[in-house]
Amino acid sequence: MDVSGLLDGLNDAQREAVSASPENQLILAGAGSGKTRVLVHRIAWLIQVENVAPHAILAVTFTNKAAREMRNRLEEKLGGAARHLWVGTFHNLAHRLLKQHWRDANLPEQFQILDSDDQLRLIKRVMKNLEIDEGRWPAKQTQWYIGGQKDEGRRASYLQRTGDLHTDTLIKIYTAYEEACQRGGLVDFGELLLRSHELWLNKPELLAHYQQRFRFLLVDEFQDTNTIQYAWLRVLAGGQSYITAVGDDDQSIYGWRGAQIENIQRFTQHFPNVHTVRLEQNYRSTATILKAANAVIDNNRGRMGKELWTDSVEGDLISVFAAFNEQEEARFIVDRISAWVESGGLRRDCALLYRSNAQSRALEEALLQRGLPYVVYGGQKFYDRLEIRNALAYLRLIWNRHDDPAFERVINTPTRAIGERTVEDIRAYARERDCSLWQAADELTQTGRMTARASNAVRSFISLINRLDVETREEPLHKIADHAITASGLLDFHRNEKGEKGLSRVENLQELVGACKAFEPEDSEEPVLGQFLATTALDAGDAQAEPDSDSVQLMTLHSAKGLEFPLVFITGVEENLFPHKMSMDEPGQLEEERRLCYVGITRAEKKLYITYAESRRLHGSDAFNMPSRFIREIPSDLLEEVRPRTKVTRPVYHSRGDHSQPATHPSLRQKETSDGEFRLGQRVFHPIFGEGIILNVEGNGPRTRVQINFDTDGTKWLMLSHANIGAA
DNA sequence: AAGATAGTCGTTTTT
DNA sequence: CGACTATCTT
Repeated sequence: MDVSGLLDGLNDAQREAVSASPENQLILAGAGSGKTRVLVHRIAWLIQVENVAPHAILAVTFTNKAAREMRNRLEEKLGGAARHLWVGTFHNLAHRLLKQHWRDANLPEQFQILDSDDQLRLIKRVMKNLEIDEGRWPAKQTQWYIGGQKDEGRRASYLQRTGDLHTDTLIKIYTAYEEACQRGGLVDFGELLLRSHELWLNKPELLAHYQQRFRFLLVDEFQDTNTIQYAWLRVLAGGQSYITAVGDDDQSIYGWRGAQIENIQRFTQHFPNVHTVRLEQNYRSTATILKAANAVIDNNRGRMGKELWTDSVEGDLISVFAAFNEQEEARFIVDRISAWVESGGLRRDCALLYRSNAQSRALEEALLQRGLPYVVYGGQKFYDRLEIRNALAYLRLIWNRHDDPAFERVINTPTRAIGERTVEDIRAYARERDCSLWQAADELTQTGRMTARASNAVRSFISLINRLDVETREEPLHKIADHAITASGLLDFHRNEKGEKGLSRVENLQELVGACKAFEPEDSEEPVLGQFLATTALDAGDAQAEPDSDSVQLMTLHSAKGLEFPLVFITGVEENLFPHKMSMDEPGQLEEERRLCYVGITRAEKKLYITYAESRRLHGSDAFNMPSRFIREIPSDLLEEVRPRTKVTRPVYHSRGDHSQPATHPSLRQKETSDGEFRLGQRVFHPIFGEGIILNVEGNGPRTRVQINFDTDGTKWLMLSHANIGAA
């Protein structure tokens, strides 16, 4: 077989990783070092050169997106053989196992995946039953606690009572929650992993089967694995299979979610004869940007050691802009983007990154004002929207009547005169009889223990679901969905809603039908509806599908991981914000912030801006933050300070009046240009272009350039020394 | 059962 | 400040 192509165009380290003989591998893959390519080629190599059967290979990723991308690229490379590979997220694969061995896993055949929203509702209900005060044990925190314990592989039964009321109460809730889940056949995200891990431990013959089968495990983003995922892998590998761990300790930014950076750090100790390869050549960024990234991350201790390099050009200096406040920061950014676009750049090549979501507002306002299209990433996901969740709840009930969370959600949505009283009665009955809400409702209406009015309403709901089921049994998925949202009245309910909201909800519901139409079931044996519901639970869908729109991209630094953009702005680079003040007490957390900064810097291909504001409106009051320490960690010869103001004065067009001076704030500003002739916002006159307003000043001395928005001729950059500009 | 109103809280979020 | 919630009001 001709395999030469598999190594073509790879650098030495990449070749080494791809063509190694079967062994445990640790591939430390720096940002932009061609990691996915190496993974895909490695798999192809195993199949085509080492003659490994495709079905003996398991590739694990964290996100559905990454799994999809890997699968696509494998199909490209391998064609039909790729079908026999198992490629998926941890949760996906765990779900697959549990579905296949539901009996051994002690689950009902139609068990439901509980997403975090349903999980929270269930926890609330459990707490109510236990009469635990939500004030002292907020449900959100309890959810966090339970999730955290499961991530650590700890069941409630394993946890010891401590004598501390707070902890003991949490354990009590956890116990009751576990029981409620088991009773209802509900499996949350953490449970998928925990349960499948236990499945293997409890059924050695089953484990042996999978150990036999999967000889090669390849794991992407290894630095993000948590305790249970790591245990899962170790058990599966079992000493007979080879693991390829791909990751980058410097990009571990999910420690707060349970990810154990130690997993990658200690990998070589836990697995025998690990061959480590470092992918350090970066194909993404300019040398300047890489030097900055390296310098910043060098401040972290205990790194595994890796330094990115490139043979590409030095590139532009990194521009640092000190804004007066967040609005000026936003205006500056928007100016630069406008300039970029005017010189032929694409909007979608610009990314605005920030530490926390709240920062997007000021940026959005400025973009809106300038008429620049933009998208904000990481908002609510498609399947998380209220109307979609409601529609899915109908589908879930059609699929499985005993899905309590779904029942609760739509028993009275749209309203059909079933009040809280009635629902509470149903709950009480279900609790008493230890049955599902559906069964409780059904029995209650038949035993006459309800008022006639309530009984009728509930009956009509029950028959609605039954009817939907019967009438659509032979129909394709999208017909079921269409029928469900129509017959349930959900569509009309939102249609009658006033304003934009209702309109977009109706559109979303129609889009759901569209998604059903486009849905491709993985398994032709299984009912499509069940497969679709599992998919919606495990993959919330991308925020909004506007794939080809040319829009400026706004997102948090976290969601930028894995992406790249020619032009990047890292905004709000201030102490207390980035690093965030909640992360500054512990060195470990500060280091994670620094890794986040490293991730941010390495997103940029050509040009990087770092901006901060001396004053920022946050939670209703003004915060005066110092520039972030991370800026100081970049060698100053890589930086260029942009000083649009010729004087440290507040811009004239901005006066709030609640504080007079940003004060002598220690900042990066070292020098101030002497000629205070022109200020931002000042009206000026030009002999050719007429009158306009100064938007920006850059540079100083004879090279000073000003950007002026002329009343009639638009925005232009002019050399101050050439243009004959005067005060208007 | 929808709408108004007062109170609260404020990183990051792959599944 | 403003988004979200819980509670009260009609």
